[in-house]
Amino acid sequence: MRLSRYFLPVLKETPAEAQIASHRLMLRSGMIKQSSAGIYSWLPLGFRVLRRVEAIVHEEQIRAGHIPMLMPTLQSADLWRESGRYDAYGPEMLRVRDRHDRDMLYGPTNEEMITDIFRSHVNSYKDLPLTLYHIQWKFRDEIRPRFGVMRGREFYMKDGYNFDIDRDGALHAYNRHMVSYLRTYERMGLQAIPMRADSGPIGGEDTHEFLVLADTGESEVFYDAAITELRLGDRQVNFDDRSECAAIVEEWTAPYARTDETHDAEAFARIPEARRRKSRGIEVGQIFYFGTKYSEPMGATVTNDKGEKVPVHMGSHGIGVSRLVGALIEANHDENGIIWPEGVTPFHCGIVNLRQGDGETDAACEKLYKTLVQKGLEPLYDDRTERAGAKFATMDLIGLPWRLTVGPRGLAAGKVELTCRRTGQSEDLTPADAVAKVAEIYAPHHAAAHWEPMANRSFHTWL
RNA sequence: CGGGGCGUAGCGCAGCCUGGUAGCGCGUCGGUUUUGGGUACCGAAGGUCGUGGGUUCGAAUCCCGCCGCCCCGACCA
Repeated sequence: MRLSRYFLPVLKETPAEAQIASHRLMLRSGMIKQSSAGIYSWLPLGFRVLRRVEAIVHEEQIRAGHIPMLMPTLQSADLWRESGRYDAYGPEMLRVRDRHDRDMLYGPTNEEMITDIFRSHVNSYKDLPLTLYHIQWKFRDEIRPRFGVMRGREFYMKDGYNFDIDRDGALHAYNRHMVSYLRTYERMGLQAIPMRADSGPIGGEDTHEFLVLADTGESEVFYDAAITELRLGDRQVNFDDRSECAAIVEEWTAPYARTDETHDAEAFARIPEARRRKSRGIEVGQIFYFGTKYSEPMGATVTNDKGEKVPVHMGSHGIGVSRLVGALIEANHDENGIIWPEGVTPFHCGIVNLRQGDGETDAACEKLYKTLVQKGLEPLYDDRTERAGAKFATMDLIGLPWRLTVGPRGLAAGKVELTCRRTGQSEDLTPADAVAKVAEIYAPHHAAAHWEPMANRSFHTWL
C-alpha cells in the first residue's frame, strides 16, 4: 500500500477522552473513531489488525476441529424466555422491538440460539462430539464503557459451543479449547495466562479466564512466575487425543494463577517467594463447562447408545477479538507509539523514502516494494512528500515491526537501512539482503496459509 | 446508578468569574524553503460558541431544562 493513496488519519495530539495507552494510540494512529459511547468505527488500519487477529482465531479453531458458522446479531426474545435469561440478564441486554411489536434483542451471547440450532438438527449420540463457533458482533449495554475497544458496548467476539454425550466428553472439549486458546494467543505474540475464575452470569462449574498481564488490566491477578516460562512452541498437538490435551492443561494449570475473585492466600503463600507475582491483567478469553444448564430447559437431547434420551453436556468459550487489539497494544507499545508483534501487524514492513521526488531514491523504493509484494508480504510505502522526521514519527506511531529506510546517502553505498521497531536497532544491507531478511522474519507467520487442518484425522473442516 | 468534570474551527485549548456578537497552537489549502527524526517563512480558508428556553438594550459569558462525552466508584468478555 502506498501511503499517499491510503486513508490513515493520524493525530498529532491526543484526544482528551483517551486515558490509557491503547485507546490513545488507536485514536492517534487512525485505527478507530468513536461513533458513540462504547461504539467505534474501525478505520482501515484498525480494520487490518482486527482481521489479522480474527484470522488467527479462525485458523486455530479450525485446527482444533471446531466448525465455523455465523449467527445473527439480532435475536428473538422468545428463545431467551425459554432459558429464563430474558429476565435474568438485566439492563445490560439491549432490547428492541420490531414493527410488529415483537420483542427482540441485540445478542450479548449465543447459548440459546446455538442450543436451538442443535436441538433442531441433532438427535443421536452418533453425531457427537460437535463444536460450533462463530465470530460476530455482540452488544452489552455497559453502564460505563471506557478504555476504547477494551471495554466497548459493541464488541467483536469469537464464541464457541461444544456438545458432548457426557461429562468426560465435555471436559475433553474444555481441555481442547484451553490448548487451542494457548496456541491462539501465542501466535499473536501475547502471553495470556489461564486462571481459575468465577463463572459469572453464564454459570457453570468449571471455568478459566485467560489474562494478559498489563498495568491497565481490570483484574488483580496472583501467579507463580513459573507459568510465564511455559510455551507451546511448535509442538504438534493431536486435538483428538484426550490424554495429550489433558496433559497440556495439567502443565498450564499446575502453577498457581488466580484472579482476585478466586485468590487463595494460603496456597499463594506456599509458592517460593522469588516466584510469587502480583500484577494486573486484561481478560481476553474465557472457557466454561456448564453441563446441562441450557440443554435441559431447552430440550437439547440426544438418544444415547442405550436408546435413552439424555440432555447433552455443553460448554462455551469466548475470545474477545476486538478487545484483543487493545490488549495487544497495552502489552506492546512505547512512548513513540505501538509496536506490533509480527503475527498481527497491519503491514509487514514500512518503507520510508527520505527524498521523495529524487529519481534514484524513488526507483529504489519502488523496487523494494515490488520485491516484497512478490514475496507475499504487504509493505506500507510512505511516498508522501513529507520531511523525514514526519515519516519516521508516523511509522513509529503506527508500529510496523520493521522499517526500510531509503535515501540518497545510503544508496550511494548500495545500502538501505533495516530497522527493528522494538529494539530500535538498525543495520545497513543491500536491498536484496534486506528483502531476504524481512521475508525470513515472516516465514513462520505464513505457515497458516499452507497447512491442512486435521489432515490425517477422521474429520477436518475448512473455513 | 451515586459523586465529579467537560461541550468554543478538523484536533488540542484560551476567553466565561467582572455580558459589548470570538482568539491561540497544530492540522488543512496556495506559495517559498529541498530539507536524513513531526523544518522555517509568507498568505488563505474554516466557528449559528452542544441544544432549547429565560434574564438583558445586548449572552460563548448569567439562570433553568434537555442532549452528548469523560473521570472516580459499584458492575462487567
